[in-house]
Amino acid sequence: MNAELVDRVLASVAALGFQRNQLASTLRAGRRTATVGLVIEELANPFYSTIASVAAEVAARHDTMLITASSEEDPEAERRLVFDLCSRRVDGLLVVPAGSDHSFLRPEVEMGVQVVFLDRPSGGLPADTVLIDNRGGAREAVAALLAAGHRRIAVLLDSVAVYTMRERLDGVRDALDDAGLPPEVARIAEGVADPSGAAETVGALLDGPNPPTAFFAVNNRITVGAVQELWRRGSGAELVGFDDFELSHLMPRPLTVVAYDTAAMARRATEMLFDRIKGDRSPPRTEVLGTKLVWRGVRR
Amino acid sequence: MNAELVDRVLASVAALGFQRNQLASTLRAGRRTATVGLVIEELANPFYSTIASVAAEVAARHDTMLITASSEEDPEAERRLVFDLCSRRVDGLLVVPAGSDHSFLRPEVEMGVQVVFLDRPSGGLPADTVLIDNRGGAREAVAALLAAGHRRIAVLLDSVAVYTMRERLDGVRDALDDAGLPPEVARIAEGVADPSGAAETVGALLDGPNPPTAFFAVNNRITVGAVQELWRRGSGAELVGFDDFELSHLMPRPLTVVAYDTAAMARRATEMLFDRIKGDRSPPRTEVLGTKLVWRGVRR
DNA sequence: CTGAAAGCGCTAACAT
DNA sequence: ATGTTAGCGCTTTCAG
Repeated sequence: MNAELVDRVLASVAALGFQRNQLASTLRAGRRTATVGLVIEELANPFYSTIASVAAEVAARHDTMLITASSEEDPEAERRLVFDLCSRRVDGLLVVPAGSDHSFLRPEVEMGVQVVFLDRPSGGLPADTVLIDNRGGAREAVAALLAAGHRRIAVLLDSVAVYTMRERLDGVRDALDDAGLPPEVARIAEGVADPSGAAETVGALLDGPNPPTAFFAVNNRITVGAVQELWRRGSGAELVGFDDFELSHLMPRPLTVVAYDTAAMARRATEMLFDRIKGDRSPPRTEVLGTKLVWRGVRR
Repeated sequence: MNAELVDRVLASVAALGFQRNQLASTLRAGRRTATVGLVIEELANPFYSTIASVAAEVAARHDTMLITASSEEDPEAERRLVFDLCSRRVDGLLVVPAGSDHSFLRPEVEMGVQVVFLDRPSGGLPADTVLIDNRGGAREAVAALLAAGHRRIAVLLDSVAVYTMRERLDGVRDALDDAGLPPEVARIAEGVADPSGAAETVGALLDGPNPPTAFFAVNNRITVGAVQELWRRGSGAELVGFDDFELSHLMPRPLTVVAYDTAAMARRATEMLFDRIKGDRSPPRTEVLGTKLVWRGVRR
């Protein structure tokens, strides 16, 4: 049988709409599904859609498709999604942990599912991990505020239940320690859930006794709310946000940000995953990516 | 064999990490994979990540997972992705068309793959479609500019190769017709590909003879570039953008937008898809969602 | 070198 | 009710 005939047959078959069933070919043990799963918190958030976009792009380069699922910060949902993805026989998983215990994944890992964590560390399961230097970034941000002379700094965060928030808070403390200043210099306002909550908190603090001269907003949702309220009031208070965002340079008042490269983090994590899928069995690594302070505030 | 024993066995099995292979169960004809495919242009764009997020959420309610793939406006890539998804036996496809001919999908549709198009119409394949009223939205926007007294309006767009752009351009013409004004009132600037291109074009037009008194930016990338340049120059020219975006109200100068509900479009499309998957065989429908002008400019 | 057959994991239809 | 078997679409192995 010649090659040309094969081609013609395949062409006719395709024309008639017969698609080979890629799932069936997967059945035999040891074969790949050319699918990886991505478990994030919420796809609607630009941070996660950047991750998803990069992961899909890298996966495509490995002829692999990406199934994306959102856990909405719910550890139980995360577990269910992970199991569901495993029962679909994904070759690997990229996980931004919602829960703090991932030992439930051990059997799947032993069965050959590769796992890489990103943005937050896993709990109870040694595996490749790619993180941002949250602590160092926060430290640098607060150090810059201190250097600009600020001694009443409000720190706005949602919940210390989230790893990144705890890390950033530790960075704030580091900066104060470094400067030999007491912890009271930073006033921690927890429970700021969204932009409107941030606006409210900023307002309350400015109206209270000894109003802060600077704000450190610990994620970009909070930053947006803080910008809005400070602008509305025409306040001259300094503002630094963790997480850069696309239009930060177009905000109606100067906004300093701790920027980091989300896409690079996702790229690295996805590449590590494909290294594993291709057979890399070296000990698990953790990589930490640096941050960069983009200062747009008042020079002291 | 009693139920308790079954449970215990299943529990042990689970504890040992034996996951049932959901793919194998799929093999018998007529069974669903509980997977749908989403083919968009680029996941990194907030417009598309909103769509993906909503589609995944609705799919999750139907115990279905979403595979997302980006065609990057390449019809050939779109075709490949669609075929790949079909060979993975997705139950259905959500497609934002990149190409203009989708007749290649006919065999798959006949084989039972359900397809819903969104944001842009398909070519050569009758199927459910959910669109935005691009023409009506643009018409309303330009009508408002005319009502505010503007008679030199620059229209900034990337390429009329994209359906939505053509529609919006038709809407501009409608508004001029309605007002009995000659087409020259709108000066069409094509080939504006990104924010920096938009800034450049705005600058060139303002520096040229008879500078426009108003700009109509036909998508939000262009809008952002135009805002930036008008702001930089302190220009008082009016600006209307098609596509709202999250921080539009925080821009450094007033910005009117044609807003529409991307999430609602995606929700409707995904619901239509699951109706089909569940057996709805009624004739294909096209639904058009309205837009809303959010005027933040000068009242005449 | 070509062609038949076994088996992957599961379910539906069968026989016991 | 329970247990057995055939077959889904593909690949690999083994026999011709």
